[in-house]
Amino acid sequence: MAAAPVRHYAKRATIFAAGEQGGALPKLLSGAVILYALLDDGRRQVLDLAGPGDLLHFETDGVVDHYAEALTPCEVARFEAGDLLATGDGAAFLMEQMRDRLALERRHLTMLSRKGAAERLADFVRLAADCLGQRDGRFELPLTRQQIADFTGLTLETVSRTFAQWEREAVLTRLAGRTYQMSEALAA
Amino acid sequence: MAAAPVRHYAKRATIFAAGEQGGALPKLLSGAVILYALLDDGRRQVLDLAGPGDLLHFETDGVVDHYAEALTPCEVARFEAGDLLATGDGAAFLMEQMRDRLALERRHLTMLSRKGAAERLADFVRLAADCLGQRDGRFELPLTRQQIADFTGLTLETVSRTFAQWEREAVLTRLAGRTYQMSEALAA
DNA sequence: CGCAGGATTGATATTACTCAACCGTGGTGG
DNA sequence: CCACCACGGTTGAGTAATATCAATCCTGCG
Repeated sequence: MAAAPVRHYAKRATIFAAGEQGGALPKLLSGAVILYALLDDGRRQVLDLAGPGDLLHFETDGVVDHYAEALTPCEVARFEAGDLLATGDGAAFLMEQMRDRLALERRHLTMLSRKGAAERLADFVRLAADCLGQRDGRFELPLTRQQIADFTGLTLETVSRTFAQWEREAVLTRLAGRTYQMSEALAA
Repeated sequence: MAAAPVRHYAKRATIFAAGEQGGALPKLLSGAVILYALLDDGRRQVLDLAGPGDLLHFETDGVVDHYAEALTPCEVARFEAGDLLATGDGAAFLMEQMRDRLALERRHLTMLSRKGAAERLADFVRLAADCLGQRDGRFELPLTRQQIADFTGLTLETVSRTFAQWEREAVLTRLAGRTYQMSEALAA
């Protein structure tokens, strides 16, 4: 892949905002990013989480329609879409990225359609663990309760209560800070 | 675009099923299609609606992970992904298709995160009207209540009740069969 | 004309939302 | 170094909404 300028972002920094011109495609090299949209009614809808290797949007010509914020310190490189599409390899890479993203959105979608709060959050935990990287069911969750609520379509109180119950039942254990260990039951 | 064999499907026919090999990409030439996944718990999650011009999946090498069923009689042409990626125009077309699909999934996602049933269904009606084609707020809805429920994450009873209330309030009018007219209020 | 699948409607139970108070912790300034 | 403050998180009580269960009604089609 062609050399590309690398930018660093601090935790909580905005990587790009809705309304900005697309152009070069931002690829996340390290760190974790949250993608969200601001709704007309003021609500914040989390669209996706991104981990190392993910492209953060696919707008070559148009205007980006969502926000990207660093959950952890991040490195981002920008690639010209033209360069990518020019080579067979680049085009294939781009297509694979979009296909993966689409699959992830569908997983998110399926999660949102689950009726119960517990089921929804279980799906979310698995999804987040996959996105943000896990080892043996141990993973970091650099999201606030509100962000989790905006991801799952629940309220922060319901998120809090469900997590509390899981800790009581030892389905989920907080090891330290924001690092959690999920049990076999959840990993399924 | 290269010539491609065209297949016809009757209403309710399965165009492809999850588990089939991807390969040539199916493009819908006419008609309407519903894309859905079967969940482990037996539930059916509607992922998307597709109208003329849409590609029904993007699996070139792997295995398709969802089902496509004809809502109306359909014509489908299959295009070799290799041929598309080989030309700049083809690759650009493919990318635009995927970007559009992604945007649609995100709209769906946003809809699912709305709390109230009425808001969700209002979003759905607008989305369906856009996908399936509308003129002056008049559109066809070739979906059963159950399919609408599977799309919106509600129960078919709630869908039925909400539609009934809208008809009482003249927010939505059934002109004939499955043709509806939405009022200004909904179109917003 | 009769049948079958979808749709409607009603009564009730369950669930998550809302409102509100309180707790803990990390960070900052005296 | 400690005290305080602010923000995120927790917990509780009551309410509103939708899911559930169940009976009945259409409607298109054979």
